[in-house]
Amino acid sequence: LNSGSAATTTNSSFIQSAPSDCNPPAETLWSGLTEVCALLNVPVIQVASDANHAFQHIYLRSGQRIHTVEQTFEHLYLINSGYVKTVLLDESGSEKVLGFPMRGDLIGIDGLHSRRYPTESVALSDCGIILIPFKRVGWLGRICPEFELAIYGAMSRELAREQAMAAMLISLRAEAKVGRFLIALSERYAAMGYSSKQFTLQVTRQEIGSYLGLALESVSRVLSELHCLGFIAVDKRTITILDYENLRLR
Amino acid sequence: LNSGSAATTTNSSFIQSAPSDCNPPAETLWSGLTEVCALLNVPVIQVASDANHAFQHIYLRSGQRIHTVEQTFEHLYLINSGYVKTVLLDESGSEKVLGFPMRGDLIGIDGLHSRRYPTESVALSDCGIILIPFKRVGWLGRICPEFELAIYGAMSRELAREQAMAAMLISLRAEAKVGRFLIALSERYAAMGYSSKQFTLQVTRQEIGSYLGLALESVSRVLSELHCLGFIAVDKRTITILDYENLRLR
DNA sequence: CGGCGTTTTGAAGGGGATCAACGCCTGTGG
DNA sequence: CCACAGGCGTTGATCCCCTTCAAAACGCCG
Repeated sequence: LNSGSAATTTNSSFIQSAPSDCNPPAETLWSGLTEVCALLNVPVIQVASDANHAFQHIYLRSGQRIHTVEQTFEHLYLINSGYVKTVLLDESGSEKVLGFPMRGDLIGIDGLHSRRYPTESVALSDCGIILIPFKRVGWLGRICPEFELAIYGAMSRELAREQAMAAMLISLRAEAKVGRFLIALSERYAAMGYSSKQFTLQVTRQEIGSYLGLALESVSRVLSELHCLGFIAVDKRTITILDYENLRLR
Repeated sequence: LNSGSAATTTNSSFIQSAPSDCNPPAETLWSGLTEVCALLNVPVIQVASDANHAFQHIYLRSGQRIHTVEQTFEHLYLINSGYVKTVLLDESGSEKVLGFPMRGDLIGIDGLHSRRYPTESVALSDCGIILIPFKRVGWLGRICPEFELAIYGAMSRELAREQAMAAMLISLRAEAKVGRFLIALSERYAAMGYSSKQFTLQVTRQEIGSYLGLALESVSRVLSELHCLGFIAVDKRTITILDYENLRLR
């Protein structure tokens, strides 16, 4: 499972290892359909059978890879805790950030079609990930139609979100890009039950810039500018949203 | 079925009508699973049952809408013939082109999650579309696992393509955007069995620009420039690719 | 303390948007 | 038949937003 990995990042990154090698939570947890459906934000259905505890948890340290480019597609990964970035490596080897999935997001779908992941997902913090072996998805779908719908729904949600982001990123100015990025983050934190007013970025200006199609200096400049305008407060990587409406209208 | 439609485009656009109202091919065609799987580019499996001829065809004239924003999600649409644009309408009412799906592409997936389509798909030419009622997808998946895989595969393909396009569109210069757009078109035409060297754009410069995140003038300028460099020939909307390699390297 | 990665801020340059004018083609109506 | 209008495409001139290059402050960890 994921034995080969290119350690080309600047900061410390480790080969993903079997769960038993991870010290912090050494014991392996298992989740059932009910928990998985809840995470996917889909009507929870009690399944009669012994399909509970069918999904293995793995734990990753910050910097470890969930899956790498060209790795054989095998699982879908459902994020239970922690923060992740998904990147695409272009021909010159530099990485373009595609998104920052977090709790409740399903990643790895893009590898199904070609049976290999075209992207790479890296843990930005310690992470708890639920493995969903794709081979079992069809089988589970037959047992539990609600699960099938949950998977379809998650894929649809991902596609719609990707489309909306792409549209926004292409047509907006730098100020607006950063503004909407912060608002989107705020809403995601709110949906997870955290504060929507204040949160901590898990990423560098460089990574935000790569995601938004901006130079890291531009990200820094826009954050300073929004701070001067009184729309946000910036303290290192902690952002406080002070004027939601004006931020949205940028 | 799709009775309401906002006729706000500048050129003639019509309300989508029932197939029986369409004069050119007045008779309704039906496709079976085999044909649908072939279109989806998935290993074709002969299904034993009477599930053949389970999918209705509809025909649209150029300018008609396949589905509109906010319309209740009901079908997936598989393009059998013709050209389509999918657009997102922003708050100001102006449209942002998300893609140009064509034969073999599955559209409408993005409406599943919220049960309403967030986007609008417009026929750019006369089109033949196969309706796939989503209610029947789960049922068919149980009858024919290959069909289920085909749907999953199509969704995955769509997501991966969307990701790759978004990454490219954000980080490249105008020249490179147009170059890659033409190459992508060329490959799609090749996959459909048409010439990859010469083809006709079904879209205006305006629509290309919206898709690529460029002003229509920039699209025109780049096309002229690529023409001067001898990489392509441009005659109105007919493009001939003369130097594939140099075009790719832009 | 000293090195490194991150972040901030400044100055200069370029690429694309914007505004504007003109040619081309199609469809329309006198 | 021809004039005219309107959409589409091309090309030019100007401006400005963002990138790039550069330097320095900051925080972190050895």
